[in-house]
Amino acid sequence: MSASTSRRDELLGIAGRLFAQRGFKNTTVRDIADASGIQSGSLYHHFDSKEEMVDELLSTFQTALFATYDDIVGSDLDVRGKVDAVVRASFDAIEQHHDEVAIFQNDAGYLMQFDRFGYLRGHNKRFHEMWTALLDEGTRTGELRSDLDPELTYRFIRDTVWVAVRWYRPGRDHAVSEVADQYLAILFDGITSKES
Amino acid sequence: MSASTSRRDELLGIAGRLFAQRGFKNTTVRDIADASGIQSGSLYHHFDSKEEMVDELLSTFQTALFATYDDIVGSDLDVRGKVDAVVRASFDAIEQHHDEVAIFQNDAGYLMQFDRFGYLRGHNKRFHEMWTALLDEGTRTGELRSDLDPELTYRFIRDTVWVAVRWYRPGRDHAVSEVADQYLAILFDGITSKES
DNA sequence: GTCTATAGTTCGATAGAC
DNA sequence: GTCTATCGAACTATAGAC
Repeated sequence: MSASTSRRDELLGIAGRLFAQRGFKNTTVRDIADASGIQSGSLYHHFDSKEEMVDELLSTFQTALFATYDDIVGSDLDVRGKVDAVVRASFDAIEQHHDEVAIFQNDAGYLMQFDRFGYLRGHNKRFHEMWTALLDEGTRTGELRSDLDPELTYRFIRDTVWVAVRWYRPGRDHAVSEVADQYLAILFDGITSKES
Repeated sequence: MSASTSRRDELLGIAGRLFAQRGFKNTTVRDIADASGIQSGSLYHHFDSKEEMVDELLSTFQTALFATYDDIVGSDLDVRGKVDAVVRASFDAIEQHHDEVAIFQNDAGYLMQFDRFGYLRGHNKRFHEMWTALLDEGTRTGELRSDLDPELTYRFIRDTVWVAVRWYRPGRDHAVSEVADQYLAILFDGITSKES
């Protein structure tokens, strides 16, 4: 933590780590306080509720992520280049904002039932529209196969990329760029050997 | 429910549905009792604890699933045929035992920390060994690309197949065999169009 | 900014009647 | 096999001192 990191952000980071590891519902306010070296009541000097903590973590992260996506989709890359860039941006997010991605993957379904987290639905919709537009453009330009169901292909890509947060740990096994290389190799060309 | 279904199995099915929908920790014994039309105390005539319910659901399912896998791996199919069959068997499991698969996907990480669910670790290990042996055989026979990291390829296949339980609903959109067709098409050959 | 103390709620599980 | 009634523990959040 840098010297300029506020106490609030420091506590938020500790809470995020625990939410990611054990799930939001399964992490108690006392767990967060213990990990922070303070009493549970003291947390309420910084936050109104446990929900506010996870809300701030998710909304801050998602706002930044979609700005990155918008840049890529608005660029002059071809479809393959855009798919490549979006996938790599997603793996980068797993590396740099691991806790936030893990929380979204594990707890978004639970959180979305509350009004406070309605924006998660909106972000899912945007993400879906971005990908289906990209895949649709790819089949029109002839870069992508036209015999695949766009909806299933979207789910395939989405799941494959984000679920990696379950096992990827920064600084272990592979660099995140290597993981992205391999995933894109399979996604674009498959696992069978080609003799041409 | 058939007439021969025991009351215990009936309650187990109701509990499994709720565990799959809301998560194990987030489903209360009172939720299960309400959905069953009885009082929470009455559940303890059939089960010693909430943990026993999820234990029986997972262990019964996994035992059957691994018997199916063993048959496929022990067959005389070539590697591509075995990969095809294992993936299809997994999608069939998502269709026929949706709740059990969903519980495993969402809560296995939490449950594995308890001694009672240590067998989940053993099953994960067996699954990992089955897949890496299969992929290794495929690169030796020349059926599969040799430039991919076997460990990453394993994770790619595993995640892609099982995560479908998050969105697949039996009798909606696509038959499960169609989903398997599309997933295998991408897995084997990728999403780019090939001009030969 | 953190402490102590606790209110108010909900949880898993038990005991005994029917 | 289900009921009523309840225990003891754990939870989120609050109040007020320092």
